[in-house]
Amino acid sequence: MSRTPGRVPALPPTLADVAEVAGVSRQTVSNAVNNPDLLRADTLQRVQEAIDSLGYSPNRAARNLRTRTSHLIGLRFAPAQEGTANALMDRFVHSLVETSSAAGYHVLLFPGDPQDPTTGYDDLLRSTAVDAFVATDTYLGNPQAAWLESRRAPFVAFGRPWDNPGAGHPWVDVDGAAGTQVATEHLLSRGHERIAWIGWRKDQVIGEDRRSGWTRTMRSHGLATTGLASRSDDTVASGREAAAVLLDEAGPTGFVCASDTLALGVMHTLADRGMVPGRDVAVVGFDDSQVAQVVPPGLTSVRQPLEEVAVEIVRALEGLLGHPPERAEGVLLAPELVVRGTS
Amino acid sequence: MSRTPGRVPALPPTLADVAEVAGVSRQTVSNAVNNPDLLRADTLQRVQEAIDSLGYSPNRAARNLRTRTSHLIGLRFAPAQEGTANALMDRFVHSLVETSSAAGYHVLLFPGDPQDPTTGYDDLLRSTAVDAFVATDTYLGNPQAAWLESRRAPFVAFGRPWDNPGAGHPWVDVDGAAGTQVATEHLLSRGHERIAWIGWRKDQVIGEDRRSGWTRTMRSHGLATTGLASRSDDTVASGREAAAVLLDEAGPTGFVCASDTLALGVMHTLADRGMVPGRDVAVVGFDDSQVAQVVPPGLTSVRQPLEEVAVEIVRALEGLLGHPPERAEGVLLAPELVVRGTS
DNA sequence: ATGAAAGCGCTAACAA
DNA sequence: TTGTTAGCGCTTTCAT
Repeated sequence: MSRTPGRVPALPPTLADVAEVAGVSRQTVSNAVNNPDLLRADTLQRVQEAIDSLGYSPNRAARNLRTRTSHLIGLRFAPAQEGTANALMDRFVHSLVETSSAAGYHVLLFPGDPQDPTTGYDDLLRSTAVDAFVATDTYLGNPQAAWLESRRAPFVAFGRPWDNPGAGHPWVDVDGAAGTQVATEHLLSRGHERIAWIGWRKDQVIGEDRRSGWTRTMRSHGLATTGLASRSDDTVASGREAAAVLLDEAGPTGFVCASDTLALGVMHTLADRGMVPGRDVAVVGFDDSQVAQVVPPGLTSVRQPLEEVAVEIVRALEGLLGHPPERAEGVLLAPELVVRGTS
Repeated sequence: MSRTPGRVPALPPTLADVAEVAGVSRQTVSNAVNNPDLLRADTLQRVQEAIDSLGYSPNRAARNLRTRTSHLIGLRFAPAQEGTANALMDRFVHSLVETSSAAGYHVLLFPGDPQDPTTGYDDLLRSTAVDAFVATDTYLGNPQAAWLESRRAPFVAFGRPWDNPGAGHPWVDVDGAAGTQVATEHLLSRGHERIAWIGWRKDQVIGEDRRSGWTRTMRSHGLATTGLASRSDDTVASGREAAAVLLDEAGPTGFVCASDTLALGVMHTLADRGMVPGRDVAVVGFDDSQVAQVVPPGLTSVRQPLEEVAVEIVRALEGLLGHPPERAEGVLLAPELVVRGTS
């Protein structure tokens, strides 16, 4: 007897149920699922029919317990900052879900205390709830990566280990400087020469990286950058103020910004002054957020190839979790410019 | 002997390891974790110390296998439509992650084929990978809810069962008509009388619901709606066209829109004509997306209380998964208007 | 208040 | 190629 029949709610069928129906041992059913090559064709078919007729799927918990894996990838899900244009996470998470699903993994979301970036990881790790993590926001001073390494936790970072170039973990990142370089060259090709930069405060490595793309492009074209750069918080209000000051003091005809949020700030200032973006002054943002796509007249922006990022991350993850584990190299991807009405 | 020491990588400590250190049986350790009241104070403390010193966390897979639960909530994660302003999902998912985590659940994301809304559910269900689902996009004709009910899958819907008011599953939704009513009343109080509506095509129940809030408010103020309404796809381009036609043919001084995306379309048309939103014509959107928050001069919009939605959903979920299960009533929450520069 | 025994459903290792 | 045995780490049941 396999299970009391007719009981409600019926328990899902098990390996043993399938084995009984197919007239084979449980191990043979297991092999049919995991190593079908081992079975004789006719046996496989018989087992397969039993599986289908019962609607059998292996119980995850049992499999996880036995194999010491969960096929779950942990991702700390911090909220998008309200009032910024930065909805990268949404696009990235979707790509990651798609890609990892194709590789047999699901994504487990857990909350993180914004104050303590390591919150949540420890418990999932110790309870072996996930096989690995994808760590985002691995900017300078963020202890996540170092902490995970110290715990020997398998993880791939979305973001370079800025403060530790020789870090032992795999990472995938987007080349911000290359992005702002393309953006700056785009404005140059449109005839602009006085191109201003609005970026973040100096302690933001990512911002400095993006800024360097602007700087080097201007220099390589023999153009001065003095007085054309501004640093501020990543808010619309800050971008707005910075743009006003730059327009008054340096009279730029184009702006390259470290984020769409800042670019929106520029557009606010232009609106304040009755200027039309794309006609009077060019504006380029960074991230190709939804805002860039819908704001009139369309914000030209540097788009991160998040789909590729997800693919590379999952590739690295598969290496890490393979037998034997293989540590992937860091991968740096190039963003591309999406040209719209503001330039 | 509990475990070969010094082996790399070390396996996480188990109940047995803790028991050995604390000098008690495994069962007592289990009780210390799950039913601390059963232990004598000094025993509990000894066990607790052993747990802390070893850094023990119960193995999830083992616990899941034994208890037939996973403490995982499945959420189908479809991507935000590119080119629309609609990034509700991001905010909602975050709220859900926070809230369900507080209740001891994690959120498992799985991809869904946009063509077949039931993809993914079946496998997770049969493999007992999740305890329950949160189903979104349960609009008319979406077979998710009916399918899940037929499978006796525990789930809570974010969205009313429009086509089946007596549906047996718990749901949480936001009162769209109340939202557009507040939006319309707001414009009325600002002195507008010719207030246009731009919504979705007629087969979108949610759109019809939102429209009804505008209709009834106009009527209750003795104002005509004829010629002031337009239906279109939920894209910026459609909203833009609809606004142009309405401005030409009906000369409204204010627009209430079924989405921020459509409202952005209106703003495009205003920009095309050199009109200033908020000064020449008022615009109100729906969803309070990031776009609404950052676009100049700030888009007045109806904000869905997603944090509350998440709280109610988790509450219903806990009922569903409790012993005995309790089926929660449907919950309808009121949105609020966020007033910005466009009105 | 604590312990012993059994078993959740699966797969690794080995035997036939 | 298929079957048998053992055990992953935990909790439920029952005994002490």
